[in-house]
Amino acid sequence: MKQRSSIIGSVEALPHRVASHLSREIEGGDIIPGARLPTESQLADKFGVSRNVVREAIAQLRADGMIEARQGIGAFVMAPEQRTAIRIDREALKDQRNMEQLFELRSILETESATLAAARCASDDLDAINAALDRMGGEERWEDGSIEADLLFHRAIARATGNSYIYTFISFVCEQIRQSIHYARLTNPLHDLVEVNVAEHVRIYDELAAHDPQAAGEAMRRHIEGAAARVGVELTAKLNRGK
Amino acid sequence: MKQRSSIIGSVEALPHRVASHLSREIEGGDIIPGARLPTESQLADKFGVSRNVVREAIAQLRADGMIEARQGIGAFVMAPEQRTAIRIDREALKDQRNMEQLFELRSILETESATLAAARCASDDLDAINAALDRMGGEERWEDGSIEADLLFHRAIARATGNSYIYTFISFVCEQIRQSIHYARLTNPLHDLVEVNVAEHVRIYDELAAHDPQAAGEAMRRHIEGAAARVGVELTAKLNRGK
DNA sequence: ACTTGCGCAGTTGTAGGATGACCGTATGAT
DNA sequence: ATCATACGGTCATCCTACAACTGCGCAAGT
Repeated sequence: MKQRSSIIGSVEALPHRVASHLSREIEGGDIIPGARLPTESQLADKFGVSRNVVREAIAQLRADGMIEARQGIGAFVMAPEQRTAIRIDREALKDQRNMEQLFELRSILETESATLAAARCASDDLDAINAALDRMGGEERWEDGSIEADLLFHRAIARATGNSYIYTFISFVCEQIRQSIHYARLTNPLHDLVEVNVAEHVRIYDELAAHDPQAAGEAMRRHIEGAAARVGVELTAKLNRGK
Repeated sequence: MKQRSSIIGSVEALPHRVASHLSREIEGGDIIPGARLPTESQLADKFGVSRNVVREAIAQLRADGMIEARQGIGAFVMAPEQRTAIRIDREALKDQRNMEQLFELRSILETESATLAAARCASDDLDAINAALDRMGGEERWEDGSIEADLLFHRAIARATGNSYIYTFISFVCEQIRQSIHYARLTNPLHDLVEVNVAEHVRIYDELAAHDPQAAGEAMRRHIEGAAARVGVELTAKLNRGK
């Protein structure tokens, strides 16, 4: 009794597929907050999987605070505001508009990250940032290596703020963007490899080393803007920050 | 054969307990990235639960990108940078230092949120913000109601930016702070009820209505600073923004 | 000696059924 | 009419069995 026919088709694991399907139904508004989900048995039948699989799927959604299961009653979907986790749908990032918004958020975080880092960074922080810079301009010119070094650079700055949440959020956003770009490049190979602009990075580093928060933030803001443009994303409505 | 004795004691559901335990072991560095976890059967024995419970726990961690399971081999812990979800440990927020950092992040997000909202908000956005303002100053003076209205106010502004990610992130951070404060108040009842400063909110609204991004951002920054101080959090190192 | 193929043991993935705990409601006795 | 009880539905947990996959060793063939 194995591998019965399933509605949804993909290569992913069954629980993940079920969770994604339910997640989309909830995000899409097909199931409004407060409403009760079908029973686990019904879902198992509907998706053509075992109840075990359904439970694992629900376990994921429950961990995110998207639904709440109460023994003896059922599972209910929660309001989107009280999620206990942030998760970004990679499918949604295929939409240019969403990618713009994510870049805008990144711009905000990174700009302030550079500002704070300039005011707080110690010498070992600068060393770490400089090391990433070397990897970028060094012999590691193969695409994935330079991109990796780029992420390292930004993470090192975020770490220099001394704020672990800033580090976490920036790492997360950058990683989402990176994976999305990487995926887009696979499906559309003519899209040229994203070359990192070393000059912009050096400029940022110099401002950080000079401990000039204002200038460092500004340099970072322009850099993110340029990075966005390089992957075809235009941050049209600029962030009107003090200049 | 039900409810056998367990190592870990709590009121939470079994899978959540196991997931938390594993999560802490990973975060704490007891299991380094790249290392392999014990088999599901071994974990089941160790925690005194069934393999099913272990699987649900692993399903949660897997959804966060904290571990990766490969059929026929085992489960491995991933590097903290490539998490697919952001989750904030509420326990950690009991530490004043962490709360300060989270408030600093909030200040960054909210300041820029107000700045963008001032530049972009339409009349219906202002209506929504104003509605929240009314609920705050209105008859709904009972504590939970006014706090709820406060969150509504900030979310309405975030929504007015037109950037769904900003909205999501701000909602998330605010909610984490709110729950943490709420919890702290339960354990330490002498800590007075947090009264929301209506005047500051009105000031923010006025600047938004005037479509003055610079002033709105500044008003918000001061407001968050004040809010932090009101719950005993001092944002010592200020954000050196253009003033 | 080297390669190739096969089988075996270990691990995760899935199925299915059984039982306990809990909730809401209907039923029946007072 | 009120309250206690019984019952069905649902989630929570457990168990067992099997499929799919991996890695490794061993044996046969070259």
